[in-house]
Amino acid sequence: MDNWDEIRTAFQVARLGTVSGAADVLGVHHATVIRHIDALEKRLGTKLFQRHARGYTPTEAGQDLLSVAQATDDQFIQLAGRIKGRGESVSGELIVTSIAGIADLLTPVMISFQDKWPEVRVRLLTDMRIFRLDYGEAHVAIRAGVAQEEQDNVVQPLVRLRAGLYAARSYVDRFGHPRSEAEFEGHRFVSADLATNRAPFHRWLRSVVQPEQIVYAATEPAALEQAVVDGAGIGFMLAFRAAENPDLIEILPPREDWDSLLRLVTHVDLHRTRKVQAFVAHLKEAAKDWKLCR
Amino acid sequence: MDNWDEIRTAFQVARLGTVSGAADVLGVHHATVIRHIDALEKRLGTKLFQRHARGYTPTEAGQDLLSVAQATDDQFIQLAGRIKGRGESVSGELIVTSIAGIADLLTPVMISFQDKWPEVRVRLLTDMRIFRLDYGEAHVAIRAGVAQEEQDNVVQPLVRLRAGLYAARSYVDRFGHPRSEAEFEGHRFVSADLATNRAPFHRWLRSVVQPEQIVYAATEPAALEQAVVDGAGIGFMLAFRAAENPDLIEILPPREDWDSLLRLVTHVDLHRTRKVQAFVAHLKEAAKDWKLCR
DNA sequence: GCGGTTCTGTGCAAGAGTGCACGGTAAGCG
DNA sequence: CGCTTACCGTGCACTCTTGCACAGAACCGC
Repeated sequence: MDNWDEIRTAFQVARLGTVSGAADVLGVHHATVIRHIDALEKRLGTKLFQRHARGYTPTEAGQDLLSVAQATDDQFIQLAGRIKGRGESVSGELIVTSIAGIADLLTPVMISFQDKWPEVRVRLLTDMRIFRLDYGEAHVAIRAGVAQEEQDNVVQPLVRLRAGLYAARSYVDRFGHPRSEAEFEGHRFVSADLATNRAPFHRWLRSVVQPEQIVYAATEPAALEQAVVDGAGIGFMLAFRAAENPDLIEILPPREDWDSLLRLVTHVDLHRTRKVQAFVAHLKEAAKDWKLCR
Repeated sequence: MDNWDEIRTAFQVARLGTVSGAADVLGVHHATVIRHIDALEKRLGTKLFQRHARGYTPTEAGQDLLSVAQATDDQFIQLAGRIKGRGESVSGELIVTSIAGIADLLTPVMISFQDKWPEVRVRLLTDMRIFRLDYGEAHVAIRAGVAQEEQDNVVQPLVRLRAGLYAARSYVDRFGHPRSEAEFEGHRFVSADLATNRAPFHRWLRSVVQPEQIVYAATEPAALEQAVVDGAGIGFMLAFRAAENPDLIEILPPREDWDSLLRLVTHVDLHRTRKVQAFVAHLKEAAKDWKLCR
């Protein structure tokens, strides 16, 4: 049963009873309608209509087709309504992927978004691997590091994420407080593997200390921060998070090149949809209140 | 939602995940598939697929379309099966229309036909007006009189229906027995209105007797025969029916030009179907046993 | 009875849709 | 790392579908 258009043509003929009427509704010439019917009947090997000068009367087969195609037509109309509406409505799934470090900042944003648009189901994915927007794995991505995006991704800056070099009070009490890079010798550091984390401050750290000074390494950012808090060594933490802990001491004053620029990335196809636009606006609004630079 | 073929194309792409695969299944070039998708998305104003080098991944809208179109595809396959099968199977309705005079002969034929093919529902229509085969009002018609058929009707002779001129014994006892047309004067006759009955014997009767000799006229053949039996006058009856009644006397010997040639008429579109063929064969077989010429 | 109207049916020309070819990209594999 | 494979995307030439015009047939109302 190939060529659904011919079924659609036959449907209108069966519904209206005349070739001319069907041609009007379908917006084609009546000759086209006749040819569609002829082709369909030839392929089915059965007459769908009794032809006479007053029009076309459906046979039993034609009546069967009529009822089936009527249901199909209804289904398609509803489908079109849903699809067109979906572009304009804020509903369905909204998948956001972000770097692990700010998942706790994002969570209240997503909860309030879901609260605002009850018909959406939100999902926040934080994984080491980069989710691919062009495979439809996520609607919105929050990424850091150098902008190395595929084409068809629309990128916009979100926030500047300040990082600072901290140590626990227990560490300073034991090993002292270096006042510049020159005094780093003999100190212990906490850092991520370069292979798994390309944050600018980690790159900087790797370049100014000896590899053997790094006494603790992990892939998970939360694990690294915990190591600093526990006094394992000097390491980078996000400034806003360090500020919450009075037990942490800032080792060096902040530098601009330690900052991470967070980017908001969406696929161009989804970027235009109202749902994504709504979330992007919501996120930007929330981000205004973030105190990320202390 | 016009152009159902594009939906069908999108359906295959959503199902298979690649343009090439869909093109193979659909038997078209992959460029055509791409163009269908593009056109459909443009019309809907929404992306149905995420495009990437490994293929097309359906968006939410695409998945919605997939499930709807899958149901449609199933429906159409079933429909095609029914329609193709219907041409070959003996089922559904079978509508037969015939002249009123032989309805009692036809009834057992139709009952045995329904007995042979339990899936058919038979209907026998006997009405004064001529049912139009080309309007799909009946599958098979049994007609008499001059062959004045529309084109596209296939006509085959069925039986010769003998009619004779009879009177009741009570009539003969009272008015005598005319031995030829010459002795018709002063006799009473029973006949149909010429307007409603064009049977050859009625035409003949009208031509040989005076209008005022016709003392009883009716439109219903059964009423006319009853009038003859009751002695109202001399009139025509079907020979096989008169033979059943010993109280009837044949006034004149039978003449060939009184005979009606019954024709079996079907519309060319329906003539080829197995159901109609089965009934035509069944009817002809039954007609062999009819003793219509006494 | 006879134009007027409303259908269907068909030859012919124009145009839209299709196939083909080639180019480009991404993923898998040894 | 380079080769192979399997995709997608697009300009161009062509085929096939479509639209048009006209013919024909049936029915309706005056």
